[in-house]
Amino acid sequence: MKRGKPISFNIEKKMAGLGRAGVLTTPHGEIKTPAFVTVGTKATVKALTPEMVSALGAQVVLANTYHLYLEPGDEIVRDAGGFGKFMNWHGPTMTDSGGFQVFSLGMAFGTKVGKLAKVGEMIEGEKNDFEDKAGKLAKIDEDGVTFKSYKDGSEHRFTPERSMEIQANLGADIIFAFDECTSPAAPYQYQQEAMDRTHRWAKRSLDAHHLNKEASGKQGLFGVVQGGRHRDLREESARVLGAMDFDGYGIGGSFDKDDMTTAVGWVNAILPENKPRHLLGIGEPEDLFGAVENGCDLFDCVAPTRTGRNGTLHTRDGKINMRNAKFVRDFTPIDSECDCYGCKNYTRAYIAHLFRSDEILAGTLASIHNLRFLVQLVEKMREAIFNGTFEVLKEDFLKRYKK
RNA sequence: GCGUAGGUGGUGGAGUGGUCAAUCACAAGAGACUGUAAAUCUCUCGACUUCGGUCUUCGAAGGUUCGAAUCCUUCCCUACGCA
Repeated sequence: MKRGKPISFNIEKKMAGLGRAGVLTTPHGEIKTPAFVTVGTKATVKALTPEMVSALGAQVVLANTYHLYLEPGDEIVRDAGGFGKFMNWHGPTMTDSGGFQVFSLGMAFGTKVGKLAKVGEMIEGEKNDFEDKAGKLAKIDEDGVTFKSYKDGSEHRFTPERSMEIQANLGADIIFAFDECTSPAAPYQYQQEAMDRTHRWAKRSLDAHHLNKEASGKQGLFGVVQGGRHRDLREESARVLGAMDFDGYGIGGSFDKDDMTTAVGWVNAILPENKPRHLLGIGEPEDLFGAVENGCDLFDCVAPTRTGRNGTLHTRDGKINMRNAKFVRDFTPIDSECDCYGCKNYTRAYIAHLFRSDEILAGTLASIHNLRFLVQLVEKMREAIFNGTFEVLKEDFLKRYKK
């Protein structure tokens, strides 16, 4: 290994298949993996103070390049000392490259299309509309992506080099190569084109990062594997990017909802074993089990905070919607087995009241709970990897969770 | 007691002779959300329904009219003002 690498990864225990537990060391501390990464898109984990985030056991916060570039601006964040310091989070940090916004502000804008799709249920209209990008907020060309700000309509341009520059300013410990996150509705040929383009952008990201000695001395860069739902593309992407000198890998893009775990396994069987793998944007409990046993080390997801703010909470017995009438007089905790601040101090009835009266504390307690639920679940997975009880944990958990 | 303004769905409030089960908002009921365009969005919300419709409604009772929530009469109720 080269000296002076800003991050290092140490595998402590391997499972029978691809799964493993380890420690990822960053300039701002260690991340015990597998780990659930909290999302703080705009340099804030919505509704929570960093103290709350830390208290619930989160080890690392991931912010978003595009959002922080738009506001307050990456130079302000740089002058503040990086987004971690800016938001008063002292632990490890990551930034996403803006690649997801190519999708969310591009093809997906104004639609109900998510990055996960059941292939059988894919809407024909969405496929047919695929080439019609008019009216969307992101347009892709070989060199980069032109975005229209969702806030004021102003036009902005991202290229791999620009993303690296902005991410250097944002100052996270781990940054991502600029990629294109495709729609699951995209046809094979487009997935292939987008993947090839993402590979070229990966090389450019890497080159730009290495040219910036200061940034590459303190930030690790992860490449992002693409390829949609297709095995040959996923494997090719893993081979191509795996051969590049990244500090770790993100696995991004769209998946077949019913078979994501398998696709992750295709990729991780090829990626270099000694480097960390981050499954981007995944956070359903069953998906986390599948991803961990298939060799992923890190996950981030907006779901726990977003769905929490919208009233959906995880329990050992599945999800519940706190706005439902049946919780109005339910004086038990959200989950009696949960050790989070919300569960230790409040009842479902109280939280239901907060949601119904649109009180801001509802989103806070819900976010704490959902994040703690996932963080703790992944902590248990890590423990189970060391104990050799992963399968038991998975079966017991899912049996109850899925009822 | 007199005057004025009103009485429409759970609430507020449109409609002011035919296309009105009744705009809209809120409340309520349910659902969605996976690298945050999201403290957001979608659906339901008189009754019955084979989900195509059918029926009953606009304080009450009469009346005018081919036709009324809408016009007239009386009564009941509410708010404000004057006694």
